[in-house]
Amino acid sequence: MEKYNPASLEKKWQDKWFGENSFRATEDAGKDEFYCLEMLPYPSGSCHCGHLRNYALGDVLARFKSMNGFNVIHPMGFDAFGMPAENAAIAHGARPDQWTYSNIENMERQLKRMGLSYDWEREAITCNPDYYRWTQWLFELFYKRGLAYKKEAAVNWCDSCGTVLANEQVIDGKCWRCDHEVHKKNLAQWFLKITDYADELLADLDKLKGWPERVRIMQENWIGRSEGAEFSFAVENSDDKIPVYTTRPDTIFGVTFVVLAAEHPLVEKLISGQPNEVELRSFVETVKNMSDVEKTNADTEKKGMFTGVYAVNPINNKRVPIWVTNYVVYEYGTGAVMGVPAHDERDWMFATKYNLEKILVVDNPKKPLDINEMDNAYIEPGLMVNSGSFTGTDSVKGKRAVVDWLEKNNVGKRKVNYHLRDWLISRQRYWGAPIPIIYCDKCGEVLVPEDQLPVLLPTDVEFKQGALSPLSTSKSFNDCTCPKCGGHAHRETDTMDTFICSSWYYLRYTDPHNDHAPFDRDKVNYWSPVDQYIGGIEHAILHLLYSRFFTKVLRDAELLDFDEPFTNLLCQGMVIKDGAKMSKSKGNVVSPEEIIDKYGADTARLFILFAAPPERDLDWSDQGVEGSFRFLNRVWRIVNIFSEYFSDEAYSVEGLTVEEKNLRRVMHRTIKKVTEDIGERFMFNTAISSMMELVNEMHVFQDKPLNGALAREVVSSLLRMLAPFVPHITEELWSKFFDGSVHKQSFPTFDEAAIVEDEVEIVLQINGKVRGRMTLPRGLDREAIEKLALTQSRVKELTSGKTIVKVIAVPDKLVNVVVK
RNA sequence: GCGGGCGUGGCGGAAUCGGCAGACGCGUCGGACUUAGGAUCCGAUGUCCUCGGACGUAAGGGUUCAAGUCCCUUCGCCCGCACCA
Repeated sequence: MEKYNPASLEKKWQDKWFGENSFRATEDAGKDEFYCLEMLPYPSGSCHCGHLRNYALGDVLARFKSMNGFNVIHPMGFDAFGMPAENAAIAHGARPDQWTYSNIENMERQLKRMGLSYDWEREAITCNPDYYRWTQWLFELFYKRGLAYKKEAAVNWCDSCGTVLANEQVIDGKCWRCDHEVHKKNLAQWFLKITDYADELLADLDKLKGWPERVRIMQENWIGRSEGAEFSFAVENSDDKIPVYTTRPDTIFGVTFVVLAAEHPLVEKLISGQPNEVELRSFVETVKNMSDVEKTNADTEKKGMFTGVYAVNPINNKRVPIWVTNYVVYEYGTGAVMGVPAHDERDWMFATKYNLEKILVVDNPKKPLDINEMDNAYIEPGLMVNSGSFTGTDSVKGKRAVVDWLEKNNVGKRKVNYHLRDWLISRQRYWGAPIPIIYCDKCGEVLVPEDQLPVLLPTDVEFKQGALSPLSTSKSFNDCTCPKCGGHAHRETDTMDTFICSSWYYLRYTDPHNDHAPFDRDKVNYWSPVDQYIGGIEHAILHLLYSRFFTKVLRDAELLDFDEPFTNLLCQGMVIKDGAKMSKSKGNVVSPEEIIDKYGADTARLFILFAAPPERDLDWSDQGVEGSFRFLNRVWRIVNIFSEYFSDEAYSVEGLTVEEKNLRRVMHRTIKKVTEDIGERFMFNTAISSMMELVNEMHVFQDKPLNGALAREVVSSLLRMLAPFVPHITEELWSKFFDGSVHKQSFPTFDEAAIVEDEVEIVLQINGKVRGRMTLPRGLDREAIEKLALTQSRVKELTSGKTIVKVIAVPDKLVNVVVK
């Protein structure tokens, strides 16, 4: 028998598959399509184990669906713009495009070595002008629809990356990419109006039944919708007003102070001229200089100073002091808050510290409260008290009543607030898609005409860390003529956030070579939405939220006809080794290519699918890899042994020996298990373990005669079941003993009748403890098993002298005799 | 603090609807084959045991004929959000 030699046979089949593009997807209206997608990688240089896991999962599903008759599209590409390419340029003068394309070349080679069933003709590389031309075109579409605008704002700035960041890219006050502290900077920047879609993005989360609950909840929290009211306090002896936002209008009579964020525009006016102006100003400066992390941490001690000025509560004309504090978030709501110490924990702490008045306005209906005996705020709903004409109203109803009053008296209105902010998309970096805007002295902001797209990246630039956008150093790029008036103009020198590029790539795959539109509407509608998306949880908000936003805008622009881009989402766990995530700094990195060199891609794939269920973190084990390799050798050997028995004659089940019947039953059982584990449960690990059981069962016949037709049937089923997991070895063995490609065969089907055994073992329990077993024909009813169980000597022995209280019989499973 | 998840042998993990806990793999031990084995094949492997059994799914309690699974309390770990008014 020839030895199993993965290196040569894997190469052979890869050359064939990718040489003829075996996995080409073509539209076929007569077939159900299945869009299987894994998150596209950043071309960092080489694939890591997380990639291997992600893509192996997708590949099993794509191949499985294809064998089940679906018209599968399974594309791959590269999210190729971004900082690392530019950093390479800064560090050692590499050209970002050359650096990127050589990384892509290497990673494509590695992906092919993994035997992944991609249709490479559909590849999308986001830094190709053919691609970013349409990214720019989409920006213009957003602009024309009023969804892209430039404004000056305090934005997140990362010194280390030398660029601004979107809110979603700031994690714990630090840059998502380089982990450096982010600070605020006032700049004029481009934004996409994602907040216009906040309500729909929130509501449609309910449609995403195929998404993990935690991802939906994270998005829900991120959008952070809250309903309340906005109204204004008048500043005493002045025309100024202080608008505040509250979700508790029912507590409006309990306001005893108003608090402003240090950044609030009115602060300067209020404090100037106060006797303690110097002290106040110094406090305001201290708060302004606090880092965002410190400022937004609930544990930071609440501090404040009385400005010396009073405000007037519009509902009862009560005069309350205005304080400036460190605990109001300037960016949320109006940057000013009404202080209701009796019914808000933060206000309680603040009022206690500075000895401010507390007024109870919502009482506990079950147990009346006394403000002097409370030791924290009462935040539950209840009965309104001390609230003028609202006294006695249920506080939930009171919310509405108070807002009605505010609206009627023209001092306030209903207001919905979101945590979600507009998406800041400009980046002061080179390696991204240029924003297709021209600034003309006469005409102002002008879109680059569509027929002049793409706005190409220039090559005459200087790369410098922390400088302005490198594009501004290019004369050829900067100077241009105005498309409207033909006069002198200059270009926008910022590029777009790379998350824009990856917000629509899955749509481009459906029509990757289109040169008159980003994609054709019929094609995108045929293939999309993505039936199964697979990737890491780190994109729970960023990429997944942006992509949903894009899809909705493109639907409104009638470019496509669906609301949500990804019907089902699977978030795979991390790959761990020695108790920590694999990372260069920890020195616990395993390179997939190393494993492929040593054992072959099939072993690498099998191990990573077998070691843990997809969503759980996976512990890398070198010995576990050996085990997977051993299994494939066992398959190789037993299939070759079985092939000696092969015959084409049909067999009759009755004519089989007991052991042959058992093998046949295990085969059917395994097909059922594998079909359900892949198709319904995403439990690839148990699918593999059941196939291992089948292979173990086959070993009974390694030195025992076996019906040739059954041998053939078992091997055929096994190879077809294994094919999605280990495509090379199965293709090789299939080609030796059968016709065509194993990957073009249909997935084996099972016969439920072939799985059931004639006889079943029934567990005998006394008081719930297993005390024996009996073998009975299957399908007996309750009464029959119960009767039979009571005649068993073991049961008689253990129940003698005791009273049988009850007997529970579960057909084909167990009998439990309850005795006293 | 709020939200979500998890806790099962020496290890990774099974147990899908409340019905035999520990499938499958790793490791370990034993056997066969062999000049040899770190190859291959076969077998054993939760703990304790007086060999009858007893105990056992983070801890404690509850429901049930029956609980890893359902309910309550506690502990521990992981992830996300966090002064959002």
